[in-house]
Amino acid sequence: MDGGTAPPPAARAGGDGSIRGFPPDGPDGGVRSSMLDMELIRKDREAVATALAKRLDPAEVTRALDEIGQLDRERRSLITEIDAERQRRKAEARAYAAAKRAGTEPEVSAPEAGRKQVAELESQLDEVQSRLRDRMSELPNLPAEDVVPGGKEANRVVKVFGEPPAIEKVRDHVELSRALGLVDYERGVKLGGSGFWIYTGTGARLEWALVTWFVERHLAAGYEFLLPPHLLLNSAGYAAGQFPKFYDDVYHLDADSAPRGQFLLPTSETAILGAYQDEILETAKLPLKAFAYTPCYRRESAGSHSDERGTVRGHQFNKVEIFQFTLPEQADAALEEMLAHAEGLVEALGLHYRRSLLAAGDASASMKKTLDIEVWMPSTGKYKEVSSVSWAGDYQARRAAIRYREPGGKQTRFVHTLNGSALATSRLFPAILEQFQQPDGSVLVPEVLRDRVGTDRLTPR
RNA sequence: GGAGACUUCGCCUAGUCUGGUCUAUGGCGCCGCACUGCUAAUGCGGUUGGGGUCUUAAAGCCCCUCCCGGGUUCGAAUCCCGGAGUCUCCGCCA
Repeated sequence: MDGGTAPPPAARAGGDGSIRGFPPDGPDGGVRSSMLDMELIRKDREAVATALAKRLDPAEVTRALDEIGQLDRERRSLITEIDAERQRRKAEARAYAAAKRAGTEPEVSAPEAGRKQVAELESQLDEVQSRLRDRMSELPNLPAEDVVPGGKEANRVVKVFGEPPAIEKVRDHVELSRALGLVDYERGVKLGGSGFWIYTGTGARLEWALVTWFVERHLAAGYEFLLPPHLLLNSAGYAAGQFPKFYDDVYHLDADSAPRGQFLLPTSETAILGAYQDEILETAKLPLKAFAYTPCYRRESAGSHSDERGTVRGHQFNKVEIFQFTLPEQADAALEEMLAHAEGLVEALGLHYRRSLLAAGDASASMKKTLDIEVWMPSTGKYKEVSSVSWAGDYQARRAAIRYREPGGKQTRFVHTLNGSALATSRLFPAILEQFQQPDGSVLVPEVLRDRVGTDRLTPR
């Protein structure tokens, strides 16, 4: 693993700045070439520019779109030239065969030159396409209409559930988990280094209770259960929109152990989406609902915040992810359903939380719209994200080439994808400890988990 | 890790030895039409995916696509080289 130390730029690749293993199938002017709809950029550049300006500096948007427009024109003109030359050579080969059959002496005009010319044009095209793809893949998704520009400060709280519990003397989750013997931070560091911990004893049971209870609830809601590989090919990272931007935020295998480029998944969203790469989904089966449990591996920048102690931000945490592939017109309803489903979990646990609609700059670049579910942490007086539910529109589907066939028609279209954590336990676990702590130092176990944890109350041992 | 077989348009499959009417065969599925109280069955037709071009749009036309990349050739699903994957057998290891 080359991810443990400072990010060596050379590790990005084969030395030329490209990333190992991508694109998976060589140069491609086809279905994968666009992340945003090139057609839309050509036809309604203004709309694209306006939407992008919510996330990027307008001058930068203009520059990027100018360059993309130019590359797009070059690309198409090269294709026209190449096609014409190929057509000429194909006709010649057919004439040759016909002449031979007729017994006449076939004629060929400068085969070497023709081949060379096509090869030359093709290498120009490769060059243009790879530049176009680079520029395109740097563009974020177009934010939805109701998503406002700006960063964190522009996020809007749109819903609040419950209220902060009245606790006389608040103890924080690190103190509580230590006192109750739930997490062994020191031995975790001894094993994995800084940023790792071990759930121990009842703590492990509580953690596992959360995961298995989530699984049960998702099954009941009609999601298909997936346990995917944790090590994924780089192409899957591209499809999900994590690469190239977040390439350095995940752990990579070195070139010896993984010549094609593999990384440890930072979220199982990447795996669920990647599982359906290049497929045309059966329209009747949409929306296709799936969920996956995996640990999530993230490098996270070094350094610590007082409100991110304990399990709140580590290099490995457990998360169950729900995901839907839908028809475009099903996306709104799916987003609502997923939000309600994720929030239903937090509510059943009895935790106070709020829902925020993220501003364009604070949401993940692949998403049109993101809503965070944030749970109350009494020790810091802040809300911490336990779930992020997002609608990607067709952005991820384009990158991953996941389509459906228009009913009755022959055309294929890109599906919409939505994903949401349901939930990340590493934030939920501390919230449970803090919100349900009792004056005597014990912690009440949420009712829905009691059977699985084997007790109603966590007490110092 | 070793040896062999294999990878064709959603799925199955013909074609590969012997390069050219392969501009890819047939079946299943799917779509449309016909017939029939309904369904089923039957008949006829359509159905790889992508890019370019033209167009209000559709149709049309052109190019690419027989696992991927390269080579030979006037011409490659077919021949050669490299890679990926699947299966069978052997070895090794939880």
